[in-house]
Order: sequence, then structure tokens, then C-alpha cells
Amino acid sequence: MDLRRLRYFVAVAEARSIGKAAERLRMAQPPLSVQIRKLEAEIGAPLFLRGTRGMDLTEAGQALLARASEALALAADGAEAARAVASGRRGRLSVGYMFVLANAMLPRLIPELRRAIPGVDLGFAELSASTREARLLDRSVTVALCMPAINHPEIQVARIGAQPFMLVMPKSSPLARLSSVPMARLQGRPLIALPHPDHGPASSAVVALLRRHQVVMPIASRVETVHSAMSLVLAGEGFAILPACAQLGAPRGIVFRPLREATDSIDIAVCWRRDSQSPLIKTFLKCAEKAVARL
Amino acid sequence: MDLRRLRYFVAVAEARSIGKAAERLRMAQPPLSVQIRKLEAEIGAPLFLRGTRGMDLTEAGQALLARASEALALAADGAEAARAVASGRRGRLSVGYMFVLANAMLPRLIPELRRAIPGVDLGFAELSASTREARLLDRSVTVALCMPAINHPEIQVARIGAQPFMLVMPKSSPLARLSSVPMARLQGRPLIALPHPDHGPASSAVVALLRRHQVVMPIASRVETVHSAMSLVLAGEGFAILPACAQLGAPRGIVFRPLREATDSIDIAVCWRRDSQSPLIKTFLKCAEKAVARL
DNA sequence: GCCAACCCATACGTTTTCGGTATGCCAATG
DNA sequence: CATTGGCATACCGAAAACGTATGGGTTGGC
Repeated sequence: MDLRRLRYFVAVAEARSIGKAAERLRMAQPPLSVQIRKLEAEIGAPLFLRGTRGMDLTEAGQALLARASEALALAADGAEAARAVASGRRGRLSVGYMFVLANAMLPRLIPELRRAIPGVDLGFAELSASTREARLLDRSVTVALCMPAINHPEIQVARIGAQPFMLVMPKSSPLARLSSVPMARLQGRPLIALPHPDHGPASSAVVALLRRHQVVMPIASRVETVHSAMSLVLAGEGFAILPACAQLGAPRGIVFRPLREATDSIDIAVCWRRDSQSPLIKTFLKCAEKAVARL
Repeated sequence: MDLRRLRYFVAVAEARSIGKAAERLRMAQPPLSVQIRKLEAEIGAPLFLRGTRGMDLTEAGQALLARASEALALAADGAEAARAVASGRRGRLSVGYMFVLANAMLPRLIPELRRAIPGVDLGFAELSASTREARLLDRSVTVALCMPAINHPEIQVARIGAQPFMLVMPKSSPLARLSSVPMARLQGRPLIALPHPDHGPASSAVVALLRRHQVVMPIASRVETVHSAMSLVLAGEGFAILPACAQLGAPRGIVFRPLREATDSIDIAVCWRRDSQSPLIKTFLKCAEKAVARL
């Protein structure tokens, strides 16, 4: 069963004549006649009634016609779908992001993506750093928004922006009156720490920052998420040092202040599998850069 | 876009290897490799990722696979459907019948047909004689049950039975006491006549019957349908002469009696277009003969 | 660290199939 | 009775597909 035969068959059925169909197919009449007879031999039954004024479908021919047109359309659609996926016009883009970036980036990023790749089925998942890495490696997410970037030989990284660290405290704190806080003023104050690079964006970078300025902050609590860090800050348990973009998700009663001498910042990066063939990645990168530019 | 290529593509996608797929397809590995590359060239994008352990679908390949398998199934199904229709295992059989045969035949005929050709979509339409002929000619019914047969050069006829004429009268009529009625006793009695061969089974045959026995019955009413003839009989307007099978549709209060000397009968026939190619006709004929045999 | 095994790609000759041209057959038409 | 329109058949050249032989790259074992 050859798709060409079916195409010929449909053409003849529509034209109700071999000659007319041959003209539309840009071929001579005899080979088309042969192909139709071969199809009939393959089916084992006549598909047309040869009248003196052309060809009419038999009932068997009508039964075949319905399926044949559908099969043709499906094959054409399949080819087009494959081309669309390959070119990035369609497909699926699954994005892993982190909590602290959600409020700052997604409201700008999502409309940007929908405009750039309207046919693409978008998926978003808030994932911890270690989960983002695992899901990138097993290909269940296509790209990840990370802060800082994932460091892994299989994973490629593009830096799209950076966030300065800020001191996070309750509104009632005396330091909240300052428009920016000198590093020295942190000395001895309790720190709400995110304990492990896998569970927060700031931890090791914050340790490095404090050490460089020779400031010691006793660790008051270790928490798993930025969200609970802010809750503890609000409860007066201590201070946190977080990327500036975390402000957007902060509850009322919490203030962010720049650290005066700290020029440190933490990179925002897009990460993806080095061997990923998805053409959507570069589009995503452009959209993410735009979304970050207006942060 | 060739169906063979799609078949090869699906085989390779399922086997995740060109070599394995070639084995399943009973062909050598190199030509299959060539066909896959030709398909990729036709699509304009790679469909597989060539790894060292075989082939993996790209996303474009996955998009194609879904449609390709469906298209293959549809083409195969189309061929099978055409064969089924040609052989009479499936298809549509539309039957035109007449009112007087409905009660006598359909209860036996329909179950017979459903058993013989379970995959066939049956249609029944009660049609007047002229309509039956027209619908046969324009092919909107496949076969017709007629009494008597249609006479037309394009229409073929098979006699499947016959019905004797009977006298139809109210229960209260004096003639109802006889178990059979001599023709002579009809002399001068009012006749409810079906006026035209197109609108009833009996009219011209009844006229011939009466003339042969030299009986004159004045025409009391002319009616269009057997049903209304029986209504008038019940109302005492006169007598009717109808085929025996009309008994089954008769209201209470009406009796049928044989006509003693009348050996006349009217044929029950199956009629169909001479050029109809439907293999269902001979099956229908067998079923109709069975249904008539037990009348 | 080299060799064997595995798997896909390429090359080339053979065979099948397809399409074009020429022509025949049949029926309807005037 | 000849002409026209439409499909079928015959034959030939061209294209495509298949098989065999072979190359190249990677993995895994000795």
C-alpha cells in the first residue's frame, strides 16, 4: 500500500475521470490508469465503475476514499508538524525556575515567550537547585533559570544578569532607617542562613561575602527555603542576606537595604543540556534576557 | 512522502535501531539506513539522534511518529474496509418496502438479516410503488420488496413468493359467516378500490379477477392506501379485495375470507437495479426467501 | 592500549517499478 | 458511418530501491 497510489486514487475519485485527474496531477493518462488498476488489484475489488462518461466510485471505493483522504492529510500533517518542531514553531518548552526568581521574572518572561513562540506548549515548574539539575539531565525540563548557574560538564550555561545582595530585616529594626547599611554594622548580628548550595541561592556566596569583609554573624537558624527565611526575619529571629529580586516576594513588614561596600552580586543564568537539540533554547535565552533587562 | 518510508520510520523508531528494524522488515540494513536519511532530507530535519547504542527519536521525530503510525493504520484500515464492503461483510443496505408487507415480513426478515450480515448498516423505508421505483433508480435504496414486481428495463426482479387475494369485510357482514366466499356472492356489492397500480398492490389485478369471473362490483370509494381501505371497510362502506398478508395489519372488527374459485395470486418480489454491484443483494434475497417461506 | 564487536554510513551493481509515447478498443453522438 | 471522448494495453527509457561489500567511529574486554 503506497501513499502515492492513494493520492492518485483520491485525485481520480474527485475528478471522476482518469484523464482529468492526470491533468491535475501533471502526468499522462495511461500511467495513472495503470496505477488505479494496480490499486484495485491490491485491494482485490473494483473501486470504480467505468462508465462511458467517466469513473464513478463503487461502494468499496467510497469506503476507501474516506480513509485515504484522512491518511493523506495525516501524513502531510506529520511532515509539517515535524518541520514545525524542528524549527521551533511548535513543540514543548519546559522551564525549571527557582522561587526567588518567580515574582521578579515570570510576569515578564511568560508573555514574552507566548509572543515569540505562540505555538509552543509551555511548562513551568518551581524546582530546588538539585532538582533542576536532575531534571535537566533526565531531559524532563528543557531549560532552567538558576541563581547561581549550575556547574556540571553536561550542562551549558548562559549568564543573563546579576543580582546584588541585600540585607533583609524587619521594618522595626534600627538598621532599617539607613538607606544603605555598612558591612561593619552586621558584626555579631544573628543570621538566618540557607544551609546548603542545593537549597538556596545565596549560602556559600554569602559566607564568602562576610569573610571577605571580616564580619562574623552567628547563625541563628538554618532554613530550607527563601520563603521561610523571610518568615523568620519577620518574626525577629535575625537578618538574612538575599538577592535583591527576592524583594518582590517579600511580605509586608520586611525591608531590603543595600550593603554599602558590598559590590558582590550573584549571577542569574539560563542552563540547559549541552546536547539538547531544541531550537527553542536560543529563543528562550533572548526572552529571558529581555525579561531580566527590565528587572 | 511515501507510505513505505513512513512504515520504515515507524519500524526504526520502535526498534530504536536500524539493524534491528531491518531484521524485522526482512531486509538488509544499508537500504533502510538510506531510506531513513531520505526521509530526513524530505522533512528537512533530523528525526533521530544517532548514538553509539542505536537511534533515538528527536522531538521532531516524535511529532512525526504519532501521525505516521496513525496514517499507516488508516491506510490499512481503508484497504480492509474496502475489501469488507466489496465482500458484503460491511456496507449499507437500504430496503424499500410496502405497507402491506411490513407486518408480515419485517419481523422475520430483520433478524434474519442481522444474523447474516451483522456488520452491515441496515435502513428501511416504507415507500409507495412509484417512490420505490424512483429510489431504486437513483440508488437511494438498494433493494425493494414489491407486490407485484416493478416492471422496468433497468430493474431486475426475483419472485420470492405469492399471496392469494382475500375478501375483506366487517365482522358484522353476513358473508363473514362463510369460511370461504364464492365469487358469485360478490355480485353487485360495493368495492373499496385502490385506484391506481402506483398506489396499491391489487387494483389492476383485482379488476382482472372480477372480470374473469364476470362479477361486477360498483366502486364505492377510491382510496390511496391499504390502511384507509380497511378503515372504510370497517365503517361499512363496502368490501375490499386484498392480498392475504394484509390481515396482519388489520384492525379488530375486520375479517378476511378466501375467495372460493379464485386461484389468482399476486407475486411478492425483490427488485434491484440491474447494474447494482452490491454483493448484499444475493444475501438479502436469501433472507427474504426464508422470511416469506414461513408466511 | 590494542583488538574485537557493534552499529551506522557509503559505494556500486542489479532489479523492480514508474512514467511517457503510441496505439487500440468501446460507446455515444451527429 | 465516421468522429469524438475516455479508458486500457504495449513498449521503452528513467528513476528508485534493494542487496553485497566495505568503511569509520565508539564501546568494552583482554
